[in-house]
Amino acid sequence: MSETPRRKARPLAASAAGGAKLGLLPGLLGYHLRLAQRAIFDDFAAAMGELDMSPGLFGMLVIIEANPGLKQTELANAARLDRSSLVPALDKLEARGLVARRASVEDRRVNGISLTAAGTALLKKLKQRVARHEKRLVSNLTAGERETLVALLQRILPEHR
Amino acid sequence: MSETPRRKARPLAASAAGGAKLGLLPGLLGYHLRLAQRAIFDDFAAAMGELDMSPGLFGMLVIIEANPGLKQTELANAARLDRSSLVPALDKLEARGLVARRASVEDRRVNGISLTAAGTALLKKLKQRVARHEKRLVSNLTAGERETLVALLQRILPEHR
DNA sequence: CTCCAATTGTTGGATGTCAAACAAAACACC
DNA sequence: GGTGTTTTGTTTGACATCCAACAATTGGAG
Repeated sequence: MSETPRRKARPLAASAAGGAKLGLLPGLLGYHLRLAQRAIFDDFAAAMGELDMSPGLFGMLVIIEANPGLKQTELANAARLDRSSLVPALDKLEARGLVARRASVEDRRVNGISLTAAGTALLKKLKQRVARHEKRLVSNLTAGERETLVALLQRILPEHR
Repeated sequence: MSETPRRKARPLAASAAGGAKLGLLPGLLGYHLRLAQRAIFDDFAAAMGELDMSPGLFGMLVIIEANPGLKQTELANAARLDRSSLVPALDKLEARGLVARRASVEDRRVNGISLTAAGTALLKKLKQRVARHEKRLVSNLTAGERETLVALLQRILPEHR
């Protein structure tokens, strides 16, 4: 009665890694997290298709829309990016005509960031595709399971967030 | 009775992002996954301390130990890295004297990868620290919750893994 | 046997991220 | 009111990762 639960006795530590043994890696939370995030990232890119958008840039657009006029440092904090990492990302969005850096008049150091009309329009399309992507992501999960997953994720190292 | 469950009515979409609104981002699984992975990565690096080790390199050491002599392409597949990405990583491990590229005699294209004595010794220390790190990670979770978390992660886009 | 195709490790170019250093601007304080 | 400190956006340098292309080697078809 005290046997191990044997749920099929699969190789257990080889999986899709090409036959090589993975040792203790499958026992680490970070390992599974990394695989899941990679899978999500790939599916996101595929879902955006010819609209050519990454999760990070999409997140920036969403934050800008929700906080029009915020400055670069605030946007970087909200997007969990370094101030310096934001620069090339914003450059790209600006080059595509999706966002505008508007120099502040009260503080000439500050750029106020906002969506252009084209940015707002594209974001609307992107949101539809993201919704489909998200739906596919959780298609194997019930609503309760999805909620549980998010709740558990938030309870990992909560002091760091 | 069909009211929404109101579990405290917090701001819900501001959290630690510096006061900026996050729009629909907190409704996306990938968003929470990215935050959790970042937190884990940071804690991992801190846990390794002066031993100067990343999750990726640690994973490589573990795989090499479990599959001594495997070739670079196989190692890359197991570590979910591109063949070319493996090269600088292996260079670093080799420069630190932790692994050895041994040219095969049957097939002169192939390098057999294995741990050196120093690599084996360091890996032993690393494993202890990783164990502590992992323990801290899940300190807010019961064993069942941890298992549930891993199971749910594996059910996201399972066809991609 | 010869020649074409596949495999292996590597290089080079692109991207995304961070940390450190910097100039310009604003602020603080005496 | 002048001087030192802080803030802001940027530049630079360092990595890690991907993809495409490459030379060396092996294997296969005829």
